[in-house]
Amino acid sequence: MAKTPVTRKIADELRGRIKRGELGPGALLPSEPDLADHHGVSRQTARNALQILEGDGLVDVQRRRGRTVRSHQRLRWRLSDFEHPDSTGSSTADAWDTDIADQGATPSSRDFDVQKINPPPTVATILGLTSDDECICRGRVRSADGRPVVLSHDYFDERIVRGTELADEADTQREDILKEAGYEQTYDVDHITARMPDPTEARKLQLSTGTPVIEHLRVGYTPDGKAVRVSVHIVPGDALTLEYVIAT
Amino acid sequence: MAKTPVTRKIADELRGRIKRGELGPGALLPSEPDLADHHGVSRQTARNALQILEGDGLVDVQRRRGRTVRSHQRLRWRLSDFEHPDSTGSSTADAWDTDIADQGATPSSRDFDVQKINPPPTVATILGLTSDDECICRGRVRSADGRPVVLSHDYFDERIVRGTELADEADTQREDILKEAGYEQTYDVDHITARMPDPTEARKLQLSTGTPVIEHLRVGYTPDGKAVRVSVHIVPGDALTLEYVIAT
DNA sequence: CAGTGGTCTAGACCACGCT
DNA sequence: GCGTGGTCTAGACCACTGG
Repeated sequence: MAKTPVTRKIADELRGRIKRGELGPGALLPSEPDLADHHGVSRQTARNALQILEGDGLVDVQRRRGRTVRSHQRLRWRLSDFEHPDSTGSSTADAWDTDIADQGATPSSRDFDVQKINPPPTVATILGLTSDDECICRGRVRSADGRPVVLSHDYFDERIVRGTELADEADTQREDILKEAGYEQTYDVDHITARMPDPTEARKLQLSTGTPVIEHLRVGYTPDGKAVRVSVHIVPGDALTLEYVIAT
Repeated sequence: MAKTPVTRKIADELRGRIKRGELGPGALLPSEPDLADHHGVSRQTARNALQILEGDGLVDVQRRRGRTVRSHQRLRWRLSDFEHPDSTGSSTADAWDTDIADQGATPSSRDFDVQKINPPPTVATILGLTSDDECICRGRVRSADGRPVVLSHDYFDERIVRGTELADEADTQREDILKEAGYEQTYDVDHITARMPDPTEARKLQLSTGTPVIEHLRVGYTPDGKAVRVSVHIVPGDALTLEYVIAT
């Protein structure tokens, strides 16, 4: 019956030792030659077994040291109740900062960037634009303890935010700019999916193999149901836990 | 400068053709020998390139046919506003069914199962139990169009639900059982992370390599902040989009 | 039944970074 | 320097399945 490949058997044995805690976070796995000798297989076979575990996100690879068991403690990111505090309260950016700081980590932000571009297909559909229209894209990378944990892009119809601070090439914390432009946001819809990162995302977020990302889309609507803002957040799956509080 | 491995170059070339739509969903990729010949490399190298794309969840493998470009259309799963309708409304299970049906898919459920077990560590911590306490675990697999899309487990403190329908080995649609037991749920907290599936999950959800899962934890609380219910949902990243509506 | 992917071997050379 | 992983080759046998 069990004609499972040797490579899988080796991988599963190691996986078991990791899950049972026999090999705790940070523990060193056998090297490729060691593993090969111990099981009487070629180095490639041992290597393939180890790479299965990499693909499953269970181990880190460090040159010269070998492979170690990955630890996964995640920071929390509150996405309801605290994301949009009342008018004069702290802004979104501040909320992020304080939320991360409350968890004992050091928040930072870099690569802030504002562009006028043609909207990507997904965004165009949501905002009711064509691929020839223009939109304002405000991007940034948010980090915790020096590690990038969110890749954010906010998209707006260029005709709506023209002349406002949102079209400026400068950061802003104010949340009521759209309202002043006559487009008050009254509710959001969040869309959450998981997928593997593309190479660009993997690089910007410093992801190792076997780490998926959460794609978090937040669409802001006016009272009459017009979408006026699309926020795209790419989050390493091993960095954050998204959190929603729901009254029932 | 560019000392990128041949294997990556080949993978990136194919990735580009996929992203540009040159190779649309369902399109057949070159076979391993073809790719090897065309690039003047060994079959293993061509194979490794193709497996990078598999790891990125971009292609499906079909025996004898070859590798095809994967298509990803996702169903929507509403997790707020509609998940907990008022008392006499439709139940959670029904809400799922109608929600999926509304999207033109056929919902089904199987492998319903009730067990009395020691709680897994995560659940034990949340419910305030030790690993020696007992809890009731109610599991099921939900499918759409025959494909499993949610692996669900509900956990309750055994002492709380003892004697209620929740401890019975039968399905139930009623939502107010906990309330009758004196533990009314008034709010939920959802925790969402992404990770690679373990082999058991991959099997039950029929996942191909390169498909991450969303781990969705919903914790139900009583008015005084006691956690009385933990729902764990494992969702293939390419099957569903979680959706939250948030009033601001 | 031909051609696909799945698996495995035995060997080679390289880049890198601790010791 | 030496052992780690990173890459690549040339060849082999197998299981499966669509044409």
